[in-house]
Parts: sequence; structure tokens; C-alpha cells
Amino acid sequence: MRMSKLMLKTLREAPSEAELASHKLLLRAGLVTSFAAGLYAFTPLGWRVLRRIENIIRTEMDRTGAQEVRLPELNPVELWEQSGRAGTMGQTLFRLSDRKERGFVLGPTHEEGMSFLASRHIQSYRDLPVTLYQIETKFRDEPRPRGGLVRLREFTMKDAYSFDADWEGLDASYATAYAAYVRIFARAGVPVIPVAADSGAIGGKESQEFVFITDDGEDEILLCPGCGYAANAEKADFTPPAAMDAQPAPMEKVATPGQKTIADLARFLGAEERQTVKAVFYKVDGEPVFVAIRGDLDVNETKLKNALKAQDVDPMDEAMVKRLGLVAGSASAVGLTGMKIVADPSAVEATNLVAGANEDGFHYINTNHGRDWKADVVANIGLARAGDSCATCGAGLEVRRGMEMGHVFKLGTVYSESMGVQFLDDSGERHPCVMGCYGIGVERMLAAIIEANHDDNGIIWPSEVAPYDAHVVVLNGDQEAVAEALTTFEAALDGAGLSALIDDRPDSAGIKFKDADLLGMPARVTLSPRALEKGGAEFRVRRTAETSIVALADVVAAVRAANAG
RNA sequence: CGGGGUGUAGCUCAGCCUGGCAGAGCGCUACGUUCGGGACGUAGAGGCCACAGGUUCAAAUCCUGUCACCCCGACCA
Repeated sequence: MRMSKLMLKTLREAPSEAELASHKLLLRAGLVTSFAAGLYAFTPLGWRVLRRIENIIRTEMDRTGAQEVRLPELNPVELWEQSGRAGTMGQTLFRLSDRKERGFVLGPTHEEGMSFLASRHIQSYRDLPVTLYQIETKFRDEPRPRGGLVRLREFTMKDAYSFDADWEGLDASYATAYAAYVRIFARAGVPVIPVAADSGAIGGKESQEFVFITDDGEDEILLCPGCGYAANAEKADFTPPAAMDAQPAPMEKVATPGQKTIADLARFLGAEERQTVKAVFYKVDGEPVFVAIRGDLDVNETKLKNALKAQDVDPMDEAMVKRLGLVAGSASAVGLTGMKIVADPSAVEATNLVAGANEDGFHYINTNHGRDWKADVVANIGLARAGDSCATCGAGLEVRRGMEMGHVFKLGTVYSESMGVQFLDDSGERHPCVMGCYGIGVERMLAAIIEANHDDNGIIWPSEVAPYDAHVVVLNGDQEAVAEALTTFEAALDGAGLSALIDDRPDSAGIKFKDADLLGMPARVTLSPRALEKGGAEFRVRRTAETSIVALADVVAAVRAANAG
């Protein structure tokens, strides 16, 4: 490709809307153009990269025996009503209707669609197992798109779905997909770690995310330096600090004027935070829920949601707090009626805790579960934090930020039941298929590739995703010797099956070198009178900046070597 | 949905406080000189100052509203 013909404009400065390194470089290198929040166009160069990422994914999925298919992006809303997710995905769905007022959604994911497709083709256990996948556009009305390509409203996803006869079969399909993911991320140059993730109220016994660790990530990840345990914060297990040991004492009401927060209250009473009970009010699927947890711990809303098998968990709004007569800052479950009480074991097992007296300015001391109050539900709903003890080995957990690149998930029979994906076993009995699903965000991967592979001068493409194998800088191309060298070299590259971006623009050398660094092809070849005088072409490896003069006959081999490394 | 920030040329930004001809650098076009790390000169093109309303003789500037974009939080009172 001749740069003089390429629709590409690089920028010396990044547009002010960009904050992430990848976002800045995507815009500076002219790979994408923003249309609106979370919506981007890809330019010829950017599109080449995206296609190369897709091809890595496609190759690795095909290698596992997964079969590529294509579903419509426009889905009849009935599919979503059948699974029940028209309601639960709620505001995330882009909805529209046709001229006859039939309702449709733009697919945000395709469990329903793929189940529908499978249900039309799977009849017998002889048809199993099968894994189907596609690489296509998803639409999600995200509350907050961000970070350039990190969170989009329209994006490309590779989504795969496995169908097995039983859980053992699913375990095998899952392991196969997992192994493919490891290879995909390695080839694309994104360092990821697998972490345990929440599998949600829809069931399933296992779910893992492939996370790229970066300070700019959206997710909080807990890592154990002792045993290697890694989990998303919404899922992470931990062992809370031990409770204070004490014999139950009589409950007493004490004045605590102005003490609203746990920290203030503990200081005021000369107690430790773990000697108090924290009260948190939630609205769970519209119903009020009172949550009690030991004062030194925090509530993990995802765990709460799972414990209650709920769809929506929100902080209680002020109107409801008022209507129920809850006293913020002095609330507790003691004497509380009229709503469900959920407690973390930490609040149930500890003795003589300080709790609110449900009267402004007063608290009780020495409250004990069972005697002074009783929880309707006791469940682990604590949020793991940095420094908490690993539930497995006891070491102190570390917290890092991370970007979710891919997710593998043992779904079970949730969708096969609702969508009717069934098969007959060898005794003629009908069963729902056991499903798994496996997703990768392609644009987000592109962002992560750049986050993980750049320097102050620009992008450093891993060779498997680079838009071209070589960047050829031509200086004084009007001189016969240079023009001749270019012709010869181009033919040689072509013969070797290597691609090149040839900078034949009449601009100054400085501009061309800066652009070559910014655009980040693995190898740079400079054809110029000066280099020819020295005996060939100047060859430079983008990643190491290692520079040398290479005889023209050997440049193709050098390009190949740079792309192999 | 809440909080914060920003909207002026393709990009980065000044001008706004204190109302009075629409600005700079980069980029773009033409010509010339340069020619190995974002060269220089000359001459140009390019604007609904986000949008709407208001105040005023006069609004990019002051007031009100709306929209868009970016960041933080989606939470323990």
C-alpha cells in the first residue's frame, strides 16, 4: 500500500476527549473516528488490524472444532420474552419496531438466538456435542461508554455457545474453549490472567474472566500472592478479621449524639469497628431489604443479589427510607419489623455488638443475634478488600484494576430449558442440553493490545495483528537508484508473501520517521541514497529500536525475522 | 441516575473576568528554497464561536434553558 494513496491522517496531538493511552494513540494514528459516545468508524488501517484480530480468533476457534455461524443482529423481541430477559436486560436493549409494529431488539448478546438456531438442528444425543460461534456486532445501550474502544455501544463480539448432553460434556467443552482463549490472547499480545467471576442469579457452576491487568481497568480484581487465587471483586471469597471474643452481656441503650458513621461511632464509644453492626438499606426487586453486616466490613451487592436470587439490587431511595421510618445513622434490626432482614455471618456470630437504637442520637451496646434480633436470611455477603485474608491460604489479598477481555461461562440448562433446546438420549428420553457460553470483545482487545504494546513514540504492534509487516520509508524516491531499489524490494516482499506500507509521500524525513514510529509496524525499512551508499537499506526493529544496514538481498529475511520475533 | 469538567477552524488552544472587526500554532492548497527524526519563506482556503431564548445600540463574551463530549461514582446514610 502506498501511503500517498492511503486515506490516513495522523495527528501530532491527541484530541482532548482522549485520556487513555490506547484512545489517544488510536486517534493520533488515525485508526478510528468517533461518531458519538461509544460509536466509532474504522479507517482502512484500523480495519485491517481489527480483521487480523478476528482472524486469530477465528483460526483458534476453528482449531477446536467450533463451527462458525451467523445470526441476525435484528432479533424478534419474542425471543427475549421467551427467555425472560426482555425485562431483566431492560434498559440495555436497543428496541425498535417494524412498519407493522412488530417489536425487535438489536442483539446485545445471543444466548437466545443461538439457542433458537440450535433447537432447530439438535434432536438426538448423536448430534452432540456441538459448539457454535460467530463474530458479529452487538448493540448495548450502555449507561456510560468510555475509554475509546474500551466500552462501546456498538461493538464486535466473538460469542460461542456449546451444547452438551451432560455436565461432564460441558466440562470438556469449557476446557477446550478455555485453552483456545489462552492461545488467542497470547497470539494477539494481550497479557491476561484468568480470574473467578460471578455467575449471577441465572445459575451455572463456574465462570471465569480473562482479565488484562491495568490501572485503567474498570473492574476490581483480588489477587492472592500466596496461592494464586484470583477473583473479580464481586465474586471474591475471603476470611473476615476475627470477631472480638466476649460473653453475652445485657443490652443497654446509650446516647450517641451526632454519631452517624461507623468510624465516628466506634471512636465515640471507644470500641473497635468490628464491635459494631452496620445497617444498610436496599431496594431489592422493589421490596425493602434491611442488611446487617459487621461494622468493619462492606456489603457486596452482587453476593447479596445472588443470595436473594434477585434481579435488581439498588440502594433504598429516600422516600422509602422515610416511609418505613428508618433512622439513618442509628438503624438496626433490633425491634425492626415490616421488612426482610438479611445478615452476613459476621453480624450473627459476633457477640456484644453496638447497633442503632432506631432513634436519632441513640445506639444499643451489647446486642446479640438470636436474643435481640433475628435475621430472615444469613448469607455471605461481605465484600473482599485489599489486605483481607485469602479464604484458601490466609495470605493478604491484593487489589488490582483490570479490563475484562473474555468470559467463559458454564450456563447449564437455563436457556436450553426456556428456549427448548432438547435432545433424545439413547433410551428415548428428552433432556435439555447443557450449555456453555464464551465471549471475547474484539474492539476492547484492540484497545488492550495498544495499552500493552506502546511507548512514548507510538504503537508497537505485535506482529500477528500489525496492519502491515513492514513500513518502508522512501527518501529521495525521485533518484533512480532509490526508485530501482524500491521496485526490487517490493517485488521481493510480494514474492515472500509479506505486506508493506510504503511511505512514498514527498514529506520530510522527520515526518516519515515520526509516522513510522506512531503507526508501529514491527519492521521499518528505509530506502535512501545514504543507506544505499552504506551498502543497502536501513533496517530498524520498532520494538527494540535496533538499527542496522542490511544488504538489499537480505532485507526480506530481516522483515520476516522481525515479524517472527 | 448523581457529581465534576469541557464545547471557538481538521487538531491543540487563546480571546470570555472588564460586551465593540473572529485569533495563534499545527494541519490543508499553490509556488519557491530545503531534504535522515514532526524544515523555511511568500500567498491563500477554511468559522452557525454547540444550540435556543433573553438582556443590550451592540453578545464568542452577560443571563436562562437545552444538547453533546470527557472523567468519577454507580453503594453502606
